[in-house]
Amino acid sequence: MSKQTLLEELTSRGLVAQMSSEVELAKHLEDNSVTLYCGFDPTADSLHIGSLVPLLTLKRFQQHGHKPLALVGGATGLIGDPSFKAQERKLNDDSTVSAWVEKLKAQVSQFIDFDQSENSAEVVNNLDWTKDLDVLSFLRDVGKHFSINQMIAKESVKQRIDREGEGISFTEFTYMILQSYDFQQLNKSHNCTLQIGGSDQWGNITGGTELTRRMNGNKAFGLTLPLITKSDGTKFGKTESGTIWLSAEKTSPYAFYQFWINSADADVYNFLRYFTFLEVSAIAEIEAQDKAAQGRPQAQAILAKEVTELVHGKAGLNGAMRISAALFSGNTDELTENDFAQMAQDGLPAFELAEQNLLDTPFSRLLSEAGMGNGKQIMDALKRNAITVNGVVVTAQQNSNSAEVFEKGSAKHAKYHLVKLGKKKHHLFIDNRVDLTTSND
RNA sequence: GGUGGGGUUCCCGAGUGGCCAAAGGGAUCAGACUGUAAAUCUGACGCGUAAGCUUCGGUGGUUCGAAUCCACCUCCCACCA
Repeated sequence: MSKQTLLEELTSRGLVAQMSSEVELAKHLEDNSVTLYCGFDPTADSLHIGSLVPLLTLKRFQQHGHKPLALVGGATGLIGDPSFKAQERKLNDDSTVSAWVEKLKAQVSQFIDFDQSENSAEVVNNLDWTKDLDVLSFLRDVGKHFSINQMIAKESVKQRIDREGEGISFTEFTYMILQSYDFQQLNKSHNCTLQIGGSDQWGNITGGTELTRRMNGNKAFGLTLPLITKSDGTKFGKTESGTIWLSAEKTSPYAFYQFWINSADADVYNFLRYFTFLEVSAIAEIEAQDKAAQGRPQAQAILAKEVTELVHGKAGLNGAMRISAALFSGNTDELTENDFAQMAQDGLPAFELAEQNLLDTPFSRLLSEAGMGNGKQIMDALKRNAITVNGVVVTAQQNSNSAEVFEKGSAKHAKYHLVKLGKKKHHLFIDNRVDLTTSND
């Protein structure tokens, strides 16, 4: 079996949505160490798993000897990309955006190598080359290359232009020009000849290759990655409790691991191809085994393990697996005091019980304050005997007697109450009233 | 600036004086079935254990009573200028 080219590999993983001049690009990538870039706009203080695909793709390019630039959009983040967005977005103020830029820089850096070798990665910020740009130069030197006629014909802004009830501001409309300018600048400064991004970026990317050709006279390429979809048609990367973030502060490694564990069978093999570095043939093998076996597939566990380690490291993964094993085996009797303390640290939601709570706050209220759901949902679960504390079912009658439910004597190691709502919601309630021996930091 | 159309509970979207905490759908949560899956069925779904409390862009008003009527304001959209 001859060695696969990068493009062949990406294609076999289903990672190519569109590319410009395929044959030429293939040759370009074969013959050279290519500098490529992908942009990440600071729209929050962390990236979410939607950005994982381009991030890992940068890494794949780097593994094949190409040089990745991760662009953080300090400038574009101030404007807002209208591509396929149904509505105009609110502008974030520049101090917020610049704080986010710093966070993203650090985050993005986790995934690519800065080993100072030939193809060492770099992080760049488009604010660096736009902040001193004056309006007239921009309009004369850059704007002149863009045709409004072509821009409004782009699919990415079509719904904003056609759709009744929505519009697009000049600011957002200009976004594409800014992004194109990034490509042209990077082409000039870094000899960057390829931009990758999600398939929603196609319009912006081709804008950049055009501008590079016109201003620099250079050939540049674009390649887009598919939008990750789920078999049931719901949006990938969102769950009951919200977005899955890459930052451990926003989505604990435990929650992150659980997200992947819960992947549907119909999606999990695709996800393995998109989100892991496992060989395509190895993934096919896993799929074949699962198909042959009865019951629960192994793929979800492999996926969760691989991706969690990639994002949260060995330690994060271990914590997540330790908690998951304890909680879902139902075997909590053997957990040591230290295990419980560790669970809170590993990201199991934890809530502290105070004397006052126990005396006059209904049980359901305590759970809702801890974020397990709203009162109605909790009452519903209570009535179905779906809530347990340390394995013991709590009845609806006990609702007004929190002190009895969280009785000191029944606590694990005199302070821990493991509350389980339904099949998979676990929270730790910590009773620190008497026993203050363990300090956690 | 002018004209017209809009702003309803997470989303879409009914509702034009009491029967409205507000139809229907989606999303979400829980139960059954399972494999911490999917599909399906069942229940919940403004907040609250409950009594009760607070909503229909905002503020005032009419009325026994307003999401529904009136006034003003505000935001969005389309067309015109």
